[in-house]
Amino acid sequence: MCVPLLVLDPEPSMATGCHELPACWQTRGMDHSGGDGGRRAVTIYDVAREAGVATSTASRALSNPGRVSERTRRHVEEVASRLGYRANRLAQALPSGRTRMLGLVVPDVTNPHVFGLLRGAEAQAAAAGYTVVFADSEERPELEAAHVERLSSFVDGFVLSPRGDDAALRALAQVRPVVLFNRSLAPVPGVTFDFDDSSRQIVDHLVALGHSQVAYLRGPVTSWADGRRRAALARHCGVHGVTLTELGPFAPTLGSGPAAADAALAGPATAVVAFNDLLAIGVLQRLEARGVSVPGELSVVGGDDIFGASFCHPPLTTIAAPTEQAGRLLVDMLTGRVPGDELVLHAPLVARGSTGPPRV
Amino acid sequence: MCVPLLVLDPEPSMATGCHELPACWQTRGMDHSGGDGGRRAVTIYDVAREAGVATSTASRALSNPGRVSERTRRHVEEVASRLGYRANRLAQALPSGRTRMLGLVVPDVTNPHVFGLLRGAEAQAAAAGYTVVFADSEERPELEAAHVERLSSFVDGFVLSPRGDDAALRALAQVRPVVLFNRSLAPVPGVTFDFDDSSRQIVDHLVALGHSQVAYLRGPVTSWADGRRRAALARHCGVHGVTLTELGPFAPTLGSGPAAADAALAGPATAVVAFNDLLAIGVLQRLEARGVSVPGELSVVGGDDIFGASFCHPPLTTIAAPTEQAGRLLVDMLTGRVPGDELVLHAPLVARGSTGPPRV
DNA sequence: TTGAAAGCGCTAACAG
DNA sequence: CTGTTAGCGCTTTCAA
Repeated sequence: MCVPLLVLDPEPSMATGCHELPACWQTRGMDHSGGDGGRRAVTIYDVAREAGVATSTASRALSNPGRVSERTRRHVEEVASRLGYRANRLAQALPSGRTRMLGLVVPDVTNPHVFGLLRGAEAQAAAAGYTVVFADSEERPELEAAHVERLSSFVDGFVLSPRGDDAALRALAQVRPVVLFNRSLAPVPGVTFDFDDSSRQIVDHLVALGHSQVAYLRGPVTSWADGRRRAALARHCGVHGVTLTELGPFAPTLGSGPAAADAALAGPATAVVAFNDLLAIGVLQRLEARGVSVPGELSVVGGDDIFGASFCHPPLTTIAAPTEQAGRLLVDMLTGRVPGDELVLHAPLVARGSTGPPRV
Repeated sequence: MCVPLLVLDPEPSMATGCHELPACWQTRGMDHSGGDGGRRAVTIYDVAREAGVATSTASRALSNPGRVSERTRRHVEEVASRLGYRANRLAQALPSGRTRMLGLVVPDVTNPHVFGLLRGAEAQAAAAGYTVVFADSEERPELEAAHVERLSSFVDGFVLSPRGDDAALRALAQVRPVVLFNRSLAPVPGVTFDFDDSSRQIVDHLVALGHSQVAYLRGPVTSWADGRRRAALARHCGVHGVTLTELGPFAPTLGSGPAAADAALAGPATAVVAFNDLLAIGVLQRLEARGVSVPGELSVVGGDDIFGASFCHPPLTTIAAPTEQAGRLLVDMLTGRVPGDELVLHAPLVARGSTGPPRV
């Protein structure tokens, strides 16, 4: 029943650049329901004619009931469904320019860090009658800009977890209403986390355990959060007389773990703070492979409490940022439930097994 | 500098149902670039007038260069950029009905199982000059249908990881070109995995280790894959004289782990096969909490080799489905690089620490 | 309550 | 090479 097939070249073809949907799909304006094939899609004109009313009446009956008699409404609806009418949303949106859709562009949809953002934004958008579409900028500023550009006419606003530089973002914010996740850039509204306080919590925790040599594993230079964490960490380490070394930058992925771990082991640090959990878990894997005990020989701290942080080995001490709440608030700002402003959310430390006293 | 703020009610408001973007955002047709505020967006008519050419010439200069003199093209482009012209994609797409966007609807964007699908689809789409937008159906058939309905005019086709029933899906496939991930439903094209063979590999593996009592932890009843796995597992267990018990159905989430683990422990099984890795990892966590040793007292097998399967504790034995390849192929089908058909991909077993000989 | 007609912004014949 | 003129499908004044 299931016959494994050969697989056609799996590499993305860069050859032609642009393809068209094949002939069998060339069904714009076509009636897919079979029948005598090749008919054009049914429009509101067809419905109106068939129902014996004006198009304006048909339009009202379908999308503005109450401004038309009950009898007419019923009749038009009956005809519409009999004909299999579906409104063309493109045409529908053209006059008003509004689609009730929101665009959410993140640097990496597959980074569990953004899960809360996706969920929160979607929930709140649904509650406000909006639909959310996601796009992935793959950590590339140009792709982020391209997505905003391509989607701009199709959505009423954007939630961005931005990678572009300040100027680029300000430009994007001209195109459409924009709110920012994890980036402060007045006057564009946004939600950020209290990095200063979470860094303080980390340093306090490590100092309490007896550490005095800490390394920070840097994230992408395009990350605003990375800059904030570095600065805050440096300040609080200074307060406690803790030596802070900076390593990296590293890509914020599992795959960077080995390089980051090796760099940390080459130095004097007894504890490392990673830009994010992905990097931290990658470090953990490398340390296990090299037979380095955690937290005995090295304590490890993450940055965003992602899926996996609680069940990796050992479970990761990290910062639990309320990303879902951030997602909800961002959509609230976009839809006007909350004044578009600069919101800072508190993010608590979650101590787990990856941190402990240094073995002397 | 960072002032933690109070947080406004975080619950989604169900009250009004529909909000409008606030007045400050009511910028359709507005020029965001400041200036004397309240101007309408610049259209191609403005560009044409300012450049002293016909709109058709302006249009050609901008989107069909080569059918216009170099001098004119340059001039029009200069004027367009000076005026800050941006094409209205809605209007642009209306005549042709084509947007070069593809919709990808999955039951749960935050399930790592779909990561490969997202990545593969996006890569191949980009190579073919398409943009992918994602939507989340939250495992709900109605929401899946609603998304297809809302997006249908905005995309040229859909990749669906479907939850709706056969009839519903056939109906969706009428609306727009559709290809299916992990679901066989002729004549709608799709890519599935060879469940029969992967189930055989699982049973062979467990039999080789000495197991003769196996439990299957079921997934959602709406999942086609669940049905296939159950049937295949039953067949291969039969061949080897292994007793197979079915438990569930369970939601395919970490959170269902405890219930599933407890159910398994209540029976005679020495090995459990979970619908997916999320469920399997949840089971692992519960077993650890209850002090049950894995694989000594119970072997655990997952289903899709998600992010986390390799670093949970113990690492999970599972099936490594080539989801990224599936994503690429699905987009190829949609864009016509590959004939729209039924493709079945081979999915190998990855044996890790969660399976071993039963302790007698 | 309903109808006629004017756009929304852009592209694509069809002439010139 | 460029201008004129119809639409694409729908909503929405403005009258009746």
